[in-house]
Parts: sequence; structure tokens; C-alpha cells
Amino acid sequence: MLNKTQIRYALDTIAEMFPNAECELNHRNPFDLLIAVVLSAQCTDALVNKVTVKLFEKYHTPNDYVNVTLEELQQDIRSIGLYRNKAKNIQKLCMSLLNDYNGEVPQTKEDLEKLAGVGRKTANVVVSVAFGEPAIAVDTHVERVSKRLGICRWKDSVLEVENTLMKKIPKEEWSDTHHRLIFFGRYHCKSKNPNCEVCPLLDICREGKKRLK
DNA sequence: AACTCGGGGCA
DNA sequence: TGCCCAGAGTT
Repeated sequence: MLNKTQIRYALDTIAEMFPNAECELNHRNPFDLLIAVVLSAQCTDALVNKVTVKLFEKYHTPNDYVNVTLEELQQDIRSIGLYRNKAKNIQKLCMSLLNDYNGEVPQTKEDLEKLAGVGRKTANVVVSVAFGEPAIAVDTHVERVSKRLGICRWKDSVLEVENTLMKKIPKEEWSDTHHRLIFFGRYHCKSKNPNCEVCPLLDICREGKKRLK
């Protein structure tokens, strides 16, 4: 396991590698962001952006999504995987916003997680990106990178990874760190080809040293 | 903890 | 072709 000094070094190095790391999803307001993040599950952000360009020209409010048939909404997001369930969830989610939140996006993780299609990861991204609240959303990249480097344990659950990261990283750095770890995982420490041979973190990385042996 | 949903992108 | 992708819900 990495100590505090090593974690500090790792985060600073990753920050230098990806100085402009931020949310890549196409969004102009909390509502559009919420829709985009729900759509992004198990699917690349590039594909989501391609779909939401047209989607957000047609749909602007929760009412717009519930005033079309399920079939029509499904057609409009058809090129995204899991589109049938996602369309259902989005209509359910919009009904909840209209009934329980006056058509607005709730600003707490607890309320967000009650919405259809919104889990812990999505809720974290929304409060962080849309409302500026410190949060670390643990997706596949964050989980893989944290475990490889040795910031957390291999056997940790997603929730344990999140708690460990929050404990070991200053709160004011949570949101930036979240995006940086994602970029690091997506473009460098990839699931298949981690690029260990050119990695500046090889000295401290538990998995990297094992792989190059 | 394991399983399922799923079309598009990329090798 | 085969494998993977800024997960969530169910069993």
C-alpha cells in the first residue's frame, strides 16, 4: 500500500500528465448533465456526446421527455447501448423530477440516488460537476488505477475504494483528482495495455513492477 | 457477489 | 469476429 508521501507524488505526477482533465460530457446545465451521465453507463463519452448533440436540441426540460412515447425516445437514443432501459429510466426519472422536485435537479447525493437509472457514481458526478460539491465518483477507471497503484486494496469494493480515496486525499482536491484519475486510466493506465514501460509512476506502482518483471 | 443489459468502436 | 466501454438493477 502507498503511504501519504507516495500518494501525493502520484497525484502530482498525474496532474502534470493531464493538466486539463475535466468532464468531457456535453452539457450546459444540471439537467442536461444528469441525462448525459445516465446515458454514459457502459458506453464511451464520445458516443454519448454524438447522441446528445441532437438530443438536447429536441429535449430541454423533464416535460419534453415525458411528453413523447417511450418508443420515440428509444429511437432518439438508439445508437447507445442499453438504450431501451435507459429510455425507460429517463422517463421515470423525469416524472420524479416533476412530481417531487418541481422539475428541478435535486442537489444532494441522497435524493439523486433515488432517481431511476442513477446510482452512486452518477450522483457523485452530478453533484461534483453541476453543483461544485467535492466528490469522488468511482468508475472502472478510478477503481482499476487505485488498485494497481496501491492507493487501496485489490479486494476493496467500489464503496470501500471511494471511502479510502476520500480519507487519503484532501477534500478540496476530490473533484480534480477524480477527473485526473479517469484520464490517467483512460489514456495511459489502460485496462489492457497499461503502458508500464513508459510510466513515470513505475517506481511506486505495485502492479507496474510486477508486470515488468 | 454474480448476472444481465447492448450497440458502437476498435484491433 | 471478439472484446471493451465515465454502471445500475435484480437475484
